[in-house]
Amino acid sequence: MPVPASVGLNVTRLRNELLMRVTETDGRNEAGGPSAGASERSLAASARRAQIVAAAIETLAESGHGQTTFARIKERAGISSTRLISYHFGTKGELMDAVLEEVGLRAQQAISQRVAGETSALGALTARIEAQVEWAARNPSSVRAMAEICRNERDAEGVLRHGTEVTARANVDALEPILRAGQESGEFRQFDTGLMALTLKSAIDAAIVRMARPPRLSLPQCVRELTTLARLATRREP
Amino acid sequence: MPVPASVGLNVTRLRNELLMRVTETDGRNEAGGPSAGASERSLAASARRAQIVAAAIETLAESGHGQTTFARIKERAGISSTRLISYHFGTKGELMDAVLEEVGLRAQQAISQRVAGETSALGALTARIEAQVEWAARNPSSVRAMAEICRNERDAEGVLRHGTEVTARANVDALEPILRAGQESGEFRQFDTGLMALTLKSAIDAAIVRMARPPRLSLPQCVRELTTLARLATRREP
Amino acid sequence: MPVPASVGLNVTRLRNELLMRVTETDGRNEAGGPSAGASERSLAASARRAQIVAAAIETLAESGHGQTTFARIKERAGISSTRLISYHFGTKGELMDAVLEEVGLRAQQAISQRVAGETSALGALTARIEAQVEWAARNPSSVRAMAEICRNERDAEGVLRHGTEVTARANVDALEPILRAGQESGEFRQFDTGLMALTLKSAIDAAIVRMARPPRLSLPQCVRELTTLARLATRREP
Amino acid sequence: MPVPASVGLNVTRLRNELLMRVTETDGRNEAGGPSAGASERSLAASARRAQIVAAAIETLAESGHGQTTFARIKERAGISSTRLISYHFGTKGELMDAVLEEVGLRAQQAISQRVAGETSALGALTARIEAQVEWAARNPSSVRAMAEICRNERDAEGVLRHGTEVTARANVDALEPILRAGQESGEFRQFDTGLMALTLKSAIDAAIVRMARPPRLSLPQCVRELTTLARLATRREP
DNA sequence: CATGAATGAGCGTTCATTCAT
DNA sequence: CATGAATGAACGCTCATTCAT
Repeated sequence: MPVPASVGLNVTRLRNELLMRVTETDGRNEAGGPSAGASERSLAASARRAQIVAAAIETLAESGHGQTTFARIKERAGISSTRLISYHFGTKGELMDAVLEEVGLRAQQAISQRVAGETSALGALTARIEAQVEWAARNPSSVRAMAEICRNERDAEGVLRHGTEVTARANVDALEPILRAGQESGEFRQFDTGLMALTLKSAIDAAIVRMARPPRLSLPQCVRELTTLARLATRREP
Repeated sequence: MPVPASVGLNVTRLRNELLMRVTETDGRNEAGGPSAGASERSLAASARRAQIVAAAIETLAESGHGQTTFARIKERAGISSTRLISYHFGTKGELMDAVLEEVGLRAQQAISQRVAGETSALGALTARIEAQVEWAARNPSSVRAMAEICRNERDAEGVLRHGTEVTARANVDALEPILRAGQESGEFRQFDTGLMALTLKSAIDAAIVRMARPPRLSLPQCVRELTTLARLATRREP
Repeated sequence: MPVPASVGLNVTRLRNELLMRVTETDGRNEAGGPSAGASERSLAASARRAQIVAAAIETLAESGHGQTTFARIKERAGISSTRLISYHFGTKGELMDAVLEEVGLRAQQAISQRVAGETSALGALTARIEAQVEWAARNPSSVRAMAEICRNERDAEGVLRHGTEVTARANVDALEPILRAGQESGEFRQFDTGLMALTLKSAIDAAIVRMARPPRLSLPQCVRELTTLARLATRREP
Repeated sequence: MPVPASVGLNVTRLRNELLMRVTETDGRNEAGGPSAGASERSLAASARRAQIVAAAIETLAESGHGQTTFARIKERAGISSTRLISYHFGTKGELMDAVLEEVGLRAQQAISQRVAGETSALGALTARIEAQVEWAARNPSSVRAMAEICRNERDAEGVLRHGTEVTARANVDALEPILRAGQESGEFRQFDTGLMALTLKSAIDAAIVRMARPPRLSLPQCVRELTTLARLATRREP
């Protein structure tokens, strides 16, 4: 059974959108910051940006979005002034976008290579669940930071700027085609693919929580429970 | 098969905890507000409190925790001064506690009566899922407000004051005994009850989202998908 | 050598002034309080007033004028609402006046009986120093409360309402005639009586501080040092 | 008779303490102000700080500690926003510390050079009294500001942060060694040096008050009265 | 005699951002 | 590339006081 090629994370698309947004807003960066897009950024500037993004991730994960202020990030990054942040990123929103891009990109790189080569729908589903839960388990700060941003970042009118989490959406987008393909090939039973994809995504998130709560579940145990659940919930009634 | 009596929502316990906390802190209500607990509150005061809590819920749901300021609540409640809020609730934290108590109480009243009388584990599970998803679907602001508080309210040291959502915890607490009873009676297969409870709870939340997203799923459809999934995921392998 | 009759503390005069002020302002006590002066106050009201004044004194002494709020006084007095304070005293300023009156009256009663019957200027001076330092040592809260009020209470224009402390003024007023009489009778040398009176008053206050600081000075030691100093500083050069 | 070298004002030590405190707390200057200690402050920043400190001194002297708010200081300094104050000083407490340091430093510079070269205990005592009373008479605002801070500034627990005035302590510390040296050399009689030092300090303060009160005492008169009093109170009985 | 409800003004502090070099 | 200086707006909270019974 052929699995659609579009199964990969769509982080690349998201990244391009973000870059375009950044480029668009460069015109109003009146305070005098770096004027170019990512491609023509100097080495030093890139390093500073990475340093600040890393500090932002840790702050978000530990203190939450509401407490993630320029002052706290400054402190954690060990830089001299909050001015450096607005210098490199313009506004807070753009910094948050940069965090999202960074995290999404790293997640994509880690996950995409794990899911190649599966031919059955169940195999693809299982591999993807495995890859996602493992990455999440190993990058809790990134997961938490992403969630904080997506659930709290709003535009001037008060609307959430990232309706659902970026990788969440990407992951759901990645899961749904697999589910649809499985239904078409007769491997899976009939169900609402959108809801099932959401549920599996939520189950993965729940597993992360479950692993941290006593009595702790080990990563392999967790993966086994999840893949079993996915198999039972999707397979054709015998 | 007898389902444990403790299946009911434990909101009562949570409420008592909150009340105790409120009572304990009465001593530091230095700004001069009503000093009594809920039991000895006057009619006018109760009405004002309800009015403010309602405004807080709407504000939380619409604008998020970060934008839920006394000023916004004041405006939405149509009261004359933010002082009225701190007069009746002391601090913002205590207002948030009051919101949580109010929402939890209303949810409990609505749900508990729906799940009585079920004798089989699957029946109890199905009834509870049905009741919870329906209540959530009909009280989206309350659900959203609760989530905003639980995910963002922190104490002075930066620790989340409500680790998991109150009804979330209550719901998970309510689901797990059913699952355990089902396993003991042989009605359910073996799985980690903690993770399964979390997953089902997450699936319910996902369903709320799914209903709001086009192409929309109707409430009955949603309930059917969820109960089917629960049945398949838990039943003994044939 | 006859000592002027006016040596006694003039607290009576101060009290009358305060009472007049209270009486004058009764007309604008719009919130509905007791309408009469001290003479026609009921027993219960007097008790309440005393209770509140006592709490105010303790609060002033412990926390200072800036932290002496109606809320704190309420707490310490164990009453139900700050409303009781404004009910009995009208404004904060009038409460402070009541504190001053109470403390001044008690001081006068304690001191005046100790200094009767002295015939020489040095005897009168010594007796008064003794009486004052002893009273202060035994009523530290009252001393402190009085100082807090006199140094910090201001009227609407920002002017201190009690230029020097009431008993301070009273004490200085009481000391100066003794000094003047001593100079006229030739018992004392020539000096500025105003400055000397102030200095002796300050020395008494300093002694209070000195007794509390290690290595502690006992009360009798303290009195001896002070009276010796007064004798040496005032006596006619041999 | 050799007077101990340590007679000089210990303002230097106090200044270092304050600087250390400032340096320690730099970490929590979260609002984004100048982060450096006094030594590495820019010219513009130093000027602004001086301007604000001067306005704070005048406000403290005129309106008292309780009325010394950022808004009042802003107005008197003629600056655009209260934010400028917290920008340069962080918190109100640190501004108060800066006032204390500034005043103490200026007092030290003015006084210390006046008391050098005295060889007898009485000479040193007289010179110091003269210098102190003159400085105080010429800097009434500074004296008053210092007193307001020391009597009213409290930490979070309500404890006075500057138990005795900085220069008061320094002055008392400066007086006591002179007194002790005079006793050891036989120049002075026996008395409690701690109490005598306190008393002389108090007498100096009293003199400031006396000069402002009609019938006014002139500065030279005042100095003469004080030095006479000190001589008579300390000299060996003939 | 006592209380409940309400209130406007003001507090110090923190926010992200902009204007200068 | 980096920094220093400045800023208006908003925050939660506390103040003494007044209007009702």
